[in-house]
Amino acid sequence: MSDTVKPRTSFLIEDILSVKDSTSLSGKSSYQKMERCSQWEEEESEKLTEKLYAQETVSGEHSGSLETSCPITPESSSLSSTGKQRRSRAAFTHLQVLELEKKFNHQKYLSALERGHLANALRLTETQVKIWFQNRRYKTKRKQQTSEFSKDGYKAEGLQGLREDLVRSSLITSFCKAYQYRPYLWDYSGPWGPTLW
DNA sequence: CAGGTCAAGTAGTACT
DNA sequence: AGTACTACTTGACCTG
Repeated sequence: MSDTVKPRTSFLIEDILSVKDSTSLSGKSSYQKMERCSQWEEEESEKLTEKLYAQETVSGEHSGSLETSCPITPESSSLSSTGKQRRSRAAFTHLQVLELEKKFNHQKYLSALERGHLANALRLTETQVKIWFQNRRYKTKRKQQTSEFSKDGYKAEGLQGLREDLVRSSLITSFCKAYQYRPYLWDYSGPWGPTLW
């Protein structure tokens, strides 16, 4: 296998289109906007990283935060009452998801080498990273399809500006959604409070 | 308890 | 044949 991952042509075209569209705000000069958007996202994620490091260090609750809450090991999988092997669902840590999101923002596909490095850095298996990126791409595409579906509605109601804001805050939104189950980790009094969105 | 989200499972497909 | 992809499903887990 080569190090450069080449997705199937049909999907590549779809993804290029989806990337372009998901970041284009109104069709005009979409690439400039995309550039600005990713730059903004990069800055925001840097801040987010700092904040998360600070929080997780202070709380001590998530020491070794690069470890998933439920590591995939043969020993860790328990048996259900029916005797069947219970499926485990690893919950990635904030930092793991943040780094994955950052990487995903930068590139939608990873080479085997890049995947290995990322997996190592995040203390995940290459399979976990691969599955995460697969799911992430599918999620992005689905999201885009649903937004395409409601696009006409937005146009009709003159809510294009609102749409821009929604697109612009995609990184934070997706990250917050990923952690909706652990709201206690968010400091709502600080600059990262709800006022931001 | 219904409904949503997420990581992992599955089926089908394309590429080398 | 082996691998990675998409599209969809499953099962665990969380919130309101």
